[in-house]
Amino acid sequence: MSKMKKLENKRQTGCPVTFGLDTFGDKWTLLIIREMMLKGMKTYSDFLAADEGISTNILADRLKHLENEGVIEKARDPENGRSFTYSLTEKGYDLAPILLEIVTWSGKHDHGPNARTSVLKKIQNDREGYEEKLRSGKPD
Amino acid sequence: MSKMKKLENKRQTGCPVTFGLDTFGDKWTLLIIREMMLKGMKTYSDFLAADEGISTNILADRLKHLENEGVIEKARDPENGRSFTYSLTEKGYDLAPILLEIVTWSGKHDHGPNARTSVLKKIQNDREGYEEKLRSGKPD
DNA sequence: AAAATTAACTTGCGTTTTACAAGCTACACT
DNA sequence: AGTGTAGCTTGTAAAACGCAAGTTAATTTT
Repeated sequence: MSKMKKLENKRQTGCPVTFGLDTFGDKWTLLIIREMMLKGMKTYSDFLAADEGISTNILADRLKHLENEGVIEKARDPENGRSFTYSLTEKGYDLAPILLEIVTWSGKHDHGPNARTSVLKKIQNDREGYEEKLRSGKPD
Repeated sequence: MSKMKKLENKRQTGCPVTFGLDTFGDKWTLLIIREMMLKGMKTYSDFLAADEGISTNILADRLKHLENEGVIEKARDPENGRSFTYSLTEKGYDLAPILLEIVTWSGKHDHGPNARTSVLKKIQNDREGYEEKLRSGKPD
């Protein structure tokens, strides 16, 4: 009775922006999506090892949330009996345009010295092709 | 010394997704942007009156953050001496594609009874024209 | 000119969420 | 049987949030 607040918290205002944010409008959530969509990461420990250092309880919570929302799916890892794989559903892959627009925005506005542009270049070079490649599950 | 954590918290990983989320990756932040960009709202009390019911201290904090990030600008209201207007900078208007992709995503995936589609229709009807209209500052 | 009103916050405080560390459990390999 | 690995759960202190009330400055009303 203590957890699972997110789901009950769904603000049913009918606003599409609110609807989206209630699903993925959380820093960690979109970073998990990034790991999966752009970097092809699949396992719990993959996500834990991400640059930003998400804490383990938050990760567990967000994965559960995304699964409940139908954005990702959990399955046993066929190649490693003690592991699970998380993968994006169609609903999850449909977030690609949002992610790519964020990358584009940052490409324009991040003037820091270590801003990375590899994904941006792929978008600029062949956006449709890149998005298809993402949906294929093999970003690189 | 108690506030202003957000700014110091900027995770300089160089990742564009992280960069974006550190600027606007917060539920309330994007809702404020929505009020400004899609609804033409301009004042503190406008934002306070938004459907979702943001609390006043959080609103003040987010406005300050967005101003510091150069996404919005604050100015005296020429029509009301005791009011201020907040408006989007170019950096702020550049968030339009992200917002529109969120609306598009929700349009596809929100099957609730009171999902609103007015903005979605405008996007589907004439996306470029609509985006220009948003940038003009007069969404309706 | 004084009093009331409005707009934009700020402050205090109890509750919730987060971060960090440690512990636990199921499976697998040896 | 013992050790290691993957995926969590639990405990707890710190941070963020939500709500109500208070403050300040610029009108408007009386």
